[in-house]
Amino acid sequence: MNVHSNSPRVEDILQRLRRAGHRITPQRLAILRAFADSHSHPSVDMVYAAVKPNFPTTSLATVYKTVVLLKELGEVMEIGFGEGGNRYDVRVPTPHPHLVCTRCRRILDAELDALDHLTETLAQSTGFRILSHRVDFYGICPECRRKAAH
Amino acid sequence: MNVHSNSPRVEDILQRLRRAGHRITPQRLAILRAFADSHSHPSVDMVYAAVKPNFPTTSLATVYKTVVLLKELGEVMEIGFGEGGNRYDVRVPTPHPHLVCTRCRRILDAELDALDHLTETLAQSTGFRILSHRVDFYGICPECRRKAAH
DNA sequence: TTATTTTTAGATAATGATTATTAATAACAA
DNA sequence: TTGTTATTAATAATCATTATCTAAAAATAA
Repeated sequence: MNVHSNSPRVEDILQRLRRAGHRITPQRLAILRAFADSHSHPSVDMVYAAVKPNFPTTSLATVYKTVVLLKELGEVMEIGFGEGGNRYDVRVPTPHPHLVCTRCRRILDAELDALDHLTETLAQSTGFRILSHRVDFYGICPECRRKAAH
Repeated sequence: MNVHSNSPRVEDILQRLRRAGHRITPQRLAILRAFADSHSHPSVDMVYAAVKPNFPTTSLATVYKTVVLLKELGEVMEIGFGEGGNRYDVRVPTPHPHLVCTRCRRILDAELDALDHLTETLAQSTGFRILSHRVDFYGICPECRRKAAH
């Protein structure tokens, strides 16, 4: 397996894993790559499905355990959804707004420069110390809209 | 039981239930009142705990089924949280921002007039048809901050 | 290298919130 | 008041996630 076919992000995480004293197993490498390759905030099942063909013996539990590990290291952010399980962000593992298509289930990152200022204002007017946020917009993505108009 | 001791909001929902052909049972009335009385977006368990003293035989399943019914009628909005179950809003059952205290678990409504304009801008720049949103800010409420400073 | 120790993987059981099921009960119309 | 039918209560089922436990693999020591 070519170790040098990794994205910079994967290399980055591998270094941090090593630094924290964790082992780089073939399974972890495959899971990491599946996370990094996915462009749409995958679920555990999606990652599992992507790893399975190359590592048929991989257990779902291993994927879950790797997710826990990556969360602890701050390299993956969990986005909780009631139905159908959580989704994950390895590319930008800090809170940021998302656009969620309720038809095809895709999740895209949204640019919202105004958010920081908004948070500041809200903190001042309420007395809350705001530490994090969850900002998601639900709707129909351009592709699904096009399909719907057949 | 005094039927006239209901808040306007409870009366309102009772009317809609009747109009939709649903029966007004003592359990439903008690659950509705528990929802309306709670000022902090209760969980199913909180409602169950509030109903239990007056109706010791009430089942948790009945609370869940009433929640489903009220959701279908649009009289209750579910706010999904991964850990510790969902929370509900009977007072303002349409999407709006919340302030969530991660220490005492309280949930407060937030005023954010800028949100509509923001949504509009985002819809135009991305091509999404935005239908709903989830905007929550997590942090420490003023009371918990005061307590922490002992 | 070989032995020893520790981490990790894999399989599967357990958990916990929610839902589905089903027999018994009660709301409401006639 | 009675009959029809929705609703209740109890409990089993579900499903994503977590915990457990044993075997395999890798790191470390000898």
